[in-house]
Amino acid sequence: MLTIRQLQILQAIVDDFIMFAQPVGSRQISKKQEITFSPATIRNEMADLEELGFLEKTHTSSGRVPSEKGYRFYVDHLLNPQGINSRDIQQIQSIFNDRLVEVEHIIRKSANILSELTSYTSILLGPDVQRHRVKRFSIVPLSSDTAVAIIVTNNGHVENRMFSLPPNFTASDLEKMVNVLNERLVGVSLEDIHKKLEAEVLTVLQQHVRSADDFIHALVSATMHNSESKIFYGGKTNMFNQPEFHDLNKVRMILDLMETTSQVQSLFHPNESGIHIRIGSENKQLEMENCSVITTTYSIGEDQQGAIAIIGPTRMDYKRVVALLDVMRMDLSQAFTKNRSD
Amino acid sequence: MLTIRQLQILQAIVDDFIMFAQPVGSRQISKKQEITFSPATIRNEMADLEELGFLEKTHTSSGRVPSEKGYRFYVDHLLNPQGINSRDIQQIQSIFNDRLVEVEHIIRKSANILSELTSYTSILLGPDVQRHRVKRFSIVPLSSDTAVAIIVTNNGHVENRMFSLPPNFTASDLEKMVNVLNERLVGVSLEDIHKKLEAEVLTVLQQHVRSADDFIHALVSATMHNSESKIFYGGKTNMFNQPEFHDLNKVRMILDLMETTSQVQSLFHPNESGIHIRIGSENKQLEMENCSVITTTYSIGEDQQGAIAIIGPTRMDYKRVVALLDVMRMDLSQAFTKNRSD
DNA sequence: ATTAGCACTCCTCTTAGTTGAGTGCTAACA
DNA sequence: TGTTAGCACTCAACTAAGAGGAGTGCTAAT
Repeated sequence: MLTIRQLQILQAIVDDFIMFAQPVGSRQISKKQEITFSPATIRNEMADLEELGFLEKTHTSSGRVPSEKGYRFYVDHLLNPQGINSRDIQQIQSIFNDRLVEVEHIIRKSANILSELTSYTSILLGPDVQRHRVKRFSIVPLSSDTAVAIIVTNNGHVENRMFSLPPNFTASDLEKMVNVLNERLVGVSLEDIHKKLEAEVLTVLQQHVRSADDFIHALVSATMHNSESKIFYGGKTNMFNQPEFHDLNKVRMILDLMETTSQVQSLFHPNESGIHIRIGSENKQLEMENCSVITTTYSIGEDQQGAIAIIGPTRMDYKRVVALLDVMRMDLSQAFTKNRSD
Repeated sequence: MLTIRQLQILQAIVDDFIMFAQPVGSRQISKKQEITFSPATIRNEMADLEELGFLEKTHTSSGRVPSEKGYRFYVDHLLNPQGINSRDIQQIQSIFNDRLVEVEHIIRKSANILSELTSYTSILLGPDVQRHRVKRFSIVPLSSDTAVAIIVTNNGHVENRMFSLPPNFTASDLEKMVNVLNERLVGVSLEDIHKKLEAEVLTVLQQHVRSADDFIHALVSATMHNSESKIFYGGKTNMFNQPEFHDLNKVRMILDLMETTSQVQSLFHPNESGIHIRIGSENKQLEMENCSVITTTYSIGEDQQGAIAIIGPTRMDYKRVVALLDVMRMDLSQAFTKNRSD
């Protein structure tokens, strides 16, 4: 167990390093307001903290730098919550000024503001479209052999896909089809559509329409690879500002990772509420070993969820980011729950 | 006017520099197959070419580097067209293997393959949605006060926007509305929709439906800021490979530029066919002073156009890129014209 | 238990010297 | 007269050595 003095010193070191990105020396710490001991005392404590694994040195005679374990401890025990600036709050609120209905627009704006306020990179996941429910299903024929299938969901999201019509498919066939589809599909969630189509709708349709088989199969394959939740980025190049990313290769790897949807998805903790922090190698991705990722979720309507991630160096301003995410998460949830309806 | 020997030497220097990114010395040139003169002779010619502004030195005793004027001359006069590798052609063809109908998917794939083949960054502009024509207009109410307007275009593109319904708007109002809108709007191009709405449709609707005014205005403002053509990127971080971009600031500026839709749009030459090359400061953007941009267009259906841009260092392999773009432009145009219909 | 003092470490910055690729010029040559 | 060999000169890039300084660990005094 750490003594109070050790806690105080560890906190001072981490805070200082987060601020200045320079190894912290005993003198530097001793000059702080809240510290009352001499550099020599601090040096002794530092040596102990290093032995315990909370601090590291870059070389024998350098100042100390927090280790990952140090950050972890800092985050778990020394992160007394902090209010944020009223100017920051105002900025966040400004997202909702336009009183726009479009979810996408609000999320995009949130991503930008978050990256501005933190000076890190932000990633926002939109609502999980898979869990939307069908509100209306329609098919618009484009030519004799192609048509567009359109699904409007309860949240106003529109999903559309082109597909091939079976030969000799008449307008009245199409009409019957759409009627049946609407009868059967309204209220079904997008992720369940193909099951429903194949199990139930197919048999019904076969009685009404020739070549229903081909039709349904075209439709199924069209709705199969449904789009995942959309991803919005803010401040993609913000990491260039951080001295730890003055290395092209690191930056490149992270930017590349962010282009890969699956990798980005795996940054998040779906279905876990609260704020999560992953420090350095706690991240599964090798590319992120110099980064910390702070994630949280926000709710959209009753049962939808979006997610937020902030990516920065391990020397991230955890206190500020956590505070900002907290506000942002609440505001988004509120805004989206107020305006939605089924 | 340059002598044949000067042309030969200029070409050799540019080729060499494009390949190795190192200032080219007289000895290096003299060793080439096609060069039969001694280093001393070449040095003399180099001095002349430098005086004429085609070459530059990085310092007094360095080899020569092409100037922008040098590249310009090279591109204009020394770029004898070159066939491309059958393996490359095969790769390009592979885009069309899936026999997919979706334009978007093909373009996305093209962007990736282009960036792979060139090892530069590619940007593809999808079809200009503004010029699509309305095929079907529909409105799906979500709740008592919001609805989604959906426009399907002749090319199967779907545009949708949420908007507020006027209070006390009945289902029958809505039905009438949609009927009138379809009567009047089918065949109108997206860019003309609001004109048409305000000029013609408004007066007609006012006779049928209460609060048509509010409705139309909501609709107009919803269709106003129509999405521009979608932008697809390939190999965004490819420039990290180029030695000239080992400078973080340059890379950052370019990446930032690519996040700004308006800036990206202005890289292109709309409505000009053929292949265009902009070298270094010929680009309007200051951020691009170290880059060359090669652009071209491809056709989608009868009157639609998409565009391609390749962004690389001024020391770009112009020959190869031009050849690749030529193939790509043809193939895309062909693929999109074959499968489309009105 | 705390702290002042001091020797020691090692990074960082500066300076000087060396190397080598490449030039420009001159004079010899075909 | 055009071409080329030879040579002195330039300058970036690398290496080595030395000075300066921030910071540590240890010891002994408080």
